[in-house]
This record gives sequence, structure tokens and C-alpha cells, in this order.
Amino acid sequence: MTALDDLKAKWDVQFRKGTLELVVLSALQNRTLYGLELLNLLKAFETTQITEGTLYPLLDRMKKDGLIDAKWVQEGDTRPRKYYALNAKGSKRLVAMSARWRQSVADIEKLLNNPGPHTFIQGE
Amino acid sequence: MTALDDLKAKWDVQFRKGTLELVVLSALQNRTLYGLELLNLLKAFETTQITEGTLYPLLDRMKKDGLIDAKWVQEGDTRPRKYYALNAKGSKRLVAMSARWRQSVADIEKLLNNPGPHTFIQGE
DNA sequence: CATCATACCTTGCACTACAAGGTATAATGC
DNA sequence: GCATTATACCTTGTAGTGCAAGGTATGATG
Repeated sequence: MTALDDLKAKWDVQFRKGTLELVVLSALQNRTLYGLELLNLLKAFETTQITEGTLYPLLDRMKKDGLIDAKWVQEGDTRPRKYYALNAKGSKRLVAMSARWRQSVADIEKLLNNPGPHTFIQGE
Repeated sequence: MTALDDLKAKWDVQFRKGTLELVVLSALQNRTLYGLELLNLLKAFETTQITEGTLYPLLDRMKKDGLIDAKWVQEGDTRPRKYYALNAKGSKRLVAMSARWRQSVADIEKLLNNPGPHTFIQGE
């Protein structure tokens, strides 16, 4: 199995599945982006590259959940773009998710560094 | 929303969904555990607490994928237990997943720490 | 013999990333 | 004119998986 195959592996998709909402919330911090702009921003990172078929339903869902607001904007002679921005609930969610995320990172780090039995857990 | 509600939130479930295979692989590093023993081990961490309905299908899947081996063991007068252990493929998977995991952690950390430019949208 | 504890297993559902398609508009090439 | 390309957003169907809520079987306890 090559490294490129790994990028499309099931478990790699699952990684993204868990973190994509946090990723989008982070990307929209103090910033207003339209769909393809956000898509290109996420292409800059190894592990956050997604397609339109993933992004648009995700944005719809987050809008429906009241985390982000959307607004059509026509600038000059460009095509109309749908801009997305965090609202109050989205900012709150970002705080909660990032805290939980960091806890999860810490927990998994502990497990990864665990060399075997009798090294932790005891007395917990 | 209380902290307890957060534990059952959709997005929290998604976090686990992405990392559970890595978590189990880590837990079985240099160690052989049976089902409920593994379950109790994962209860020691904030973010890795799962139920039997999650664990057993997961172990079945990982066995089917050839990542772990299972063996029934009867010790003394205890009830028979099914012990799970990493095999060569599982160890290899653990290496690949943990590398990808750390990359993902780094990417998301960058996004979280990047406040982004205050873009001005006309017609605001 | 009813209850509990241990141990493993199954079914059906809800959620979501993705591939693969689609629509619409405007500029460019021949 | 007409095909192609680029931008921008949207939709459908599928696969994977955590979980609640159930189940089986055995032995100890009251």
C-alpha cells in the first residue's frame, strides 16, 4: 500500500468525518469566506482537503444548525457568491469543540505513548 | 447545555468515530486484553468512553480487516474470555495512523491559532 | 428461584464524507 | 455562431460506523 493509497483509506476518511465541523468553524474565525474560497483554503493543509460534494452539504447543515450565517454578495462584475460567517452560536460551538478536541488529543497521546501494562490507569 | 449533554452531542460522537480504531490499536500495544478489560481501560479517559455495542462490532471489524488476532482463553475458574492482540498488520496500521493523526493535529492547531484577515465585504 | 454480575453478541437507526453527477453564467478560441 | 473552459453552487445515492437497546449464557448470591 502506497502513501497515496493511504490518503483515500477508510480510516483517513473517518478522521476527517470527526473533525470537519471544527475545521470549518476554525477557518471561519474572524473571517468571511465563500464556498470555493473556503475549499481552497482547506486545500493548503495535508489533512483537510475535501471536495465540493462534502463542503456544500456541510455548510447547509451548519447553517441549519444555526452555527453560521449565509449571505449572497455581488462584487463588481464577478459572479454572485454566497459568503459564510460565524454567528454567536457558532463561536460558542467553536470554543466547546476546540476544548473537547484538545482533551481528545491529550488522551490519545497518552495511549500512544503507553508502552504496555502496569504503567498507568492504576489507582485512577 | 450542560457538560453531560456535550458528552452525548452529535459532534462528540463524530470525534470518536474518527479516532476509535487508532485508540484501540494504541490500547493493544504490547498488551493482550479481553473485551470488557479493554472497555474498562478506555473508561479511564475523558474522550474514549464507549459501550459494548460499539466495542464488539469494532473488534470484529478489525479482526476481519486482519489487524488483530483473537483467542479464547479459560483461566482458572473464571468465565472464558476472548483475548485480542495486535498482529504485524495491526502494528503497521498503528504506525501509519499515528503519523497521519499527528499531521491532522498539527493542521487543526494551525487553523485554530490562525485568526485570519478581517475581510471587508461590500454591502455589509 | 429470583436477582445480580460477568462476558460476549446482534439489530436497526442516525449521521456524514464522498463520488459522480447536475445547473447557470460569462469569457475565450476558432 | 458554437464549442470549450472556468467559476460558482447544488443534488443524489452509497458506504461506513458509533450507539441505544436489546439478546444469550453462566455462575454466584440471597
